Amino acid sequence: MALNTDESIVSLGTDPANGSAVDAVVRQIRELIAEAGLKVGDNLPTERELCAQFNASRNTVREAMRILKAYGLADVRPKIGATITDNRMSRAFELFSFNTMEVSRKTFQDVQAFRDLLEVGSVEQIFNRLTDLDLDDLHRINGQLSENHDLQEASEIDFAFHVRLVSILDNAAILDVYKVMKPVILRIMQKGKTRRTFKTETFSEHEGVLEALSARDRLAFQYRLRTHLMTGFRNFNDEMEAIA
Amino acid sequence: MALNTDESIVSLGTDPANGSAVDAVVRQIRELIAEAGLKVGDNLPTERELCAQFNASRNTVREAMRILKAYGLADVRPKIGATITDNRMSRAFELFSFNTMEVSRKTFQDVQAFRDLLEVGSVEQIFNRLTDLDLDDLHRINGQLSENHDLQEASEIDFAFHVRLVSILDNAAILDVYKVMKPVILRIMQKGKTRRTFKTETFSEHEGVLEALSARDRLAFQYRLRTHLMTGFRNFNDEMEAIA
DNA sequence: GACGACATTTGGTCGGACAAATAAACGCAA
DNA sequence: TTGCGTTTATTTGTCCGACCAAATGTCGTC
Repeated sequence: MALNTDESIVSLGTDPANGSAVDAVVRQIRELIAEAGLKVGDNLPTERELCAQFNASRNTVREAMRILKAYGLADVRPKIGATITDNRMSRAFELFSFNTMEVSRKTFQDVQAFRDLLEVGSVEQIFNRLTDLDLDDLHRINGQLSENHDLQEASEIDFAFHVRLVSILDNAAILDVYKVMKPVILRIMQKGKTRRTFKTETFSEHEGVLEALSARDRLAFQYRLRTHLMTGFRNFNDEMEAIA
Repeated sequence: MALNTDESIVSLGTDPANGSAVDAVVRQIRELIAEAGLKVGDNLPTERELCAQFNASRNTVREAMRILKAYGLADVRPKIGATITDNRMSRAFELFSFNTMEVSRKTFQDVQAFRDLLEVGSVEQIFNRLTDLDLDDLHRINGQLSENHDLQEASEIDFAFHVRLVSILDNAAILDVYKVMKPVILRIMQKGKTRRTFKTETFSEHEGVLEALSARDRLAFQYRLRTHLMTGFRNFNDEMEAIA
């Protein structure tokens, strides 16, 4: 029987000050990467070396490595060891590839409110910057929606339409946020819809928005765009009630 | 010494068919959630129960739980157990929080425009949800700004003020975006300012915003908040020209 | 019935052990 | 010397049992 009779080794359970030991190891590994100037493709020390270096058990180090793997920052292979990667973008998509868990109601609500703020709320800047090129692009993208696509492709086109709309703002920060939220927005767009829904309702709603844009009608633009976003909300409610 | 001399217990290392045992446990937990119809807020079985259920060791289950935690699908607390959550949006944003954008003029402009959309543009929702607790908190936070702080501390308080303002919206997506942009916003806040600037001008501008909030004066709120954000922009221009 | 001491439960950590995979060293033959 | 198959050593993957600290439940006392 192996007991912890040596009090120099016996320790401490949860570190009260710094959170869990695993989090501490994650932090230290990231510091190690930063200080050593390690780049993508470089190898991390072996698990046992990290144990010694950070004075942690191998299980703790392994749990830390699981986190780094889940974040797409490390790629661990047997015998090879851990190499630094950067698959954060694809991981962001995987987060929402879980078929088992739907986007929660609160998430849905928050994201749609967010989009309302960004798209409907920026009406002034959009109309100030709007060019014919923007309108042409938007019409072209929406035109693809009327063609035959599966649900995934159709939602991608729907998303591209809204991204193109937001891109009129020429704001990199907003565009980045939109890209990060893409997986969530895609799932939201697919909620309660069929391939046919995209070809008919979504297409028409987009056309209505474009019409208002062409006519430089701010109020109509806001009304139709907000209604469009709310339509998804109605779908979400229907689907929820159908389950219940 | 405890050895695995009993071959009925001795096992198998990596499951050749399904990838790693940890991935198998992750999959089984997801199936469990789906089949049992568990919702956000529900509790998962304890680690030891999962061990028995999936015929896996506790370390394997723990590594699987680390993955779920990293994906924002579970929240594990000592003694309480694991509860199902959906913080995937936060995780998605966190994945990109490592980027240290340099604050160029364009970045500054974009971020401030973004904040204008979020803070000034959400005036209706803010006033609808506003409570006395919100006002008390905001006053308390801004009060700290009148005390003596170095530039870093002062900007942190300034940031806390705006985060508290946005938190009135009760929108996790917006709050996450704010947190991700924190480093950039902090640098923007520090631009062209001294410790004294925070104590005087920034403090007064915040007080003006709070005054409008207290009076439920939407227009004054928008005007003062926008002016406040634009003030930073003026500072930025001055500094840029001074460098040039 | 209220309150405090004790036992139980549960996640967090540790150390050790074995299995499997593979890089690296080695040996042998052409 | 060079090429190729074999052996060895290293490393990750998994499992086991144990201890700790904290939260919770239980029970006895007053």
